Parts: sequence; C-alpha cells; structure tokens
Amino acid sequence: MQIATWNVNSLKVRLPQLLDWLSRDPVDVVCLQETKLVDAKFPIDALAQAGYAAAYSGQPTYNGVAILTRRETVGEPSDVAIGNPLLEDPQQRLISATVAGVRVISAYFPNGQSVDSDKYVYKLGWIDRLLEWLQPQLADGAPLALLGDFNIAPEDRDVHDPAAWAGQVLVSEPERERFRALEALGLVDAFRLFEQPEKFYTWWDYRQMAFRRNMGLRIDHILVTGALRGRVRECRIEREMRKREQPSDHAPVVVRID
DNA sequence: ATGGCCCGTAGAACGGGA
Repeated sequence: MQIATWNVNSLKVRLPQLLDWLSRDPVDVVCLQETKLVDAKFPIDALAQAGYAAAYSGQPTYNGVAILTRRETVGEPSDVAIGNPLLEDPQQRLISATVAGVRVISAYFPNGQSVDSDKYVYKLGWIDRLLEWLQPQLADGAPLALLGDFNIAPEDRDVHDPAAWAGQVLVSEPERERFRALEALGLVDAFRLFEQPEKFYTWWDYRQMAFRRNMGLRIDHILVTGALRGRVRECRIEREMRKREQPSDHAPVVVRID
C-alpha cells in the first residue's frame, strides 16, 4: 500500500496533474492540503471516475484538506473526523479517516508568516493543541500516520541555506521543538528511516528559479507510529511533479508500506 | 537589493503563501 501527501496549492488548478499522476502511479491513499475549495466545488465526480473516494473539508480561498482513497484497493475512508476538538478553528487544516486499518491524518500546519507575527503565535498554539489531541490517540499503539505540510524544516540538513534561514519562520527553534515533541509521542519521520541523498526538499519558492537552483526546504512530512514503522519499505519525494508546467510549489511525498 | 511568483477573489490590487 502507498500513502502520499501533497500540498496542491489549489486543487482546481492542480486536478489534471493529480489525475495524471494517479493514473501513472495509483497511490492508495492521498492526503491533500491547500485545496482552496468549498465543499460544494470539491471534484468528487472526476475523482470517482479515476477510482477514488474522498473525505474533504474546505472553505473559500484558503486552506482546505482532503483524504482520497483508491476504492479498488482500500475502499472508502471511514470514521471521518474534521478538525481538532481541542481547538475552535474556522481554518480548515485537519481531517482524519481510517483506511485499511490505518488512522490517517491530513494536516496543513499554519505557515506562521514570520516569528514576530500573530500568525506565528497561532501556529505554535495550533501545534500544541495537535500534540494534546494526538497523545491519547497514540497510547494504544495502533497504526497511525500523520501526513501533510508541517511548515517546519526539522533540521538544518532540510534547509538549502541554513545560515540565511537561521531563526526564521519554518526553521525557528520553537517550531523545531514542537516537531521533536511529535517524535517524542512515538511518531517517526518516515523519510529518515532510510538513507537519503543530501539536499532533498519538498518545497521550492516560485521565485528566483528556486527549483532549478534547488533552493528548497523539506517541510512536507509523513510521520508514522511504531506499529507502522516496521512495515515502511520506502519513502520518496516526487520531485518530477515540481518540474511540470504550472506546478504546485510543493512536491508530493509517498510512503510504501507492507 | 527584504522583492522576485502563484493563487483566489476580484473585475484592480491585495492578502497569503513559505
């Protein structure tokens, strides 16, 4: 089974690329972020034609998350939950569902804008509430995967120019502390389970020809519980998706598990 | 050089992204 995450930066714009990708590589579960679609405009019909069911939660203009499941292999998402009950939040950033015995969470962490911004305070609080909400879910050791755009580069090796980024939003110590707090709950960064090439990132700015120059950050992640860790066979970043015409600024990340 | 580009909502610029 393959589980993927992709910040699409508008599902309306990226739908043809998503369908083309899934037709070539029929990933079983796809977590999406930044769909930027109200629920009434979610492309359920086009996805159904491609063989996928969907759980989704959107709003106008901003945010929006979804979980797609390939009907033929993993069926429909069950026990769908939207948001975090510990946080009253109009921003649609979190959706969970059970798929093939795995609790799957698609998360779009706040960006934070800058460390002196109100949005940064919101980001840290959002993650703190996420930690509180996750802790009891992880207690029973059941298989769970937290996937999404974390908007955190956990270590300097996840940053193309650590000196230039030092202390800034996405790499600041309070954000990295919270990433480590997720790991302390028993979650493991699937990408780091394997030997990986250096300078592998998941996001590149649209400006400055950043992708061509590989000026990127690794901020999209797949974290798995101990119950899944031993089943993970591969974790890869689909860099090819960033090379396409009219790409998302994020590349998908995929895990293959037994 | 503190912007560059892309997206949605607009129906011109602007907020937001990272």
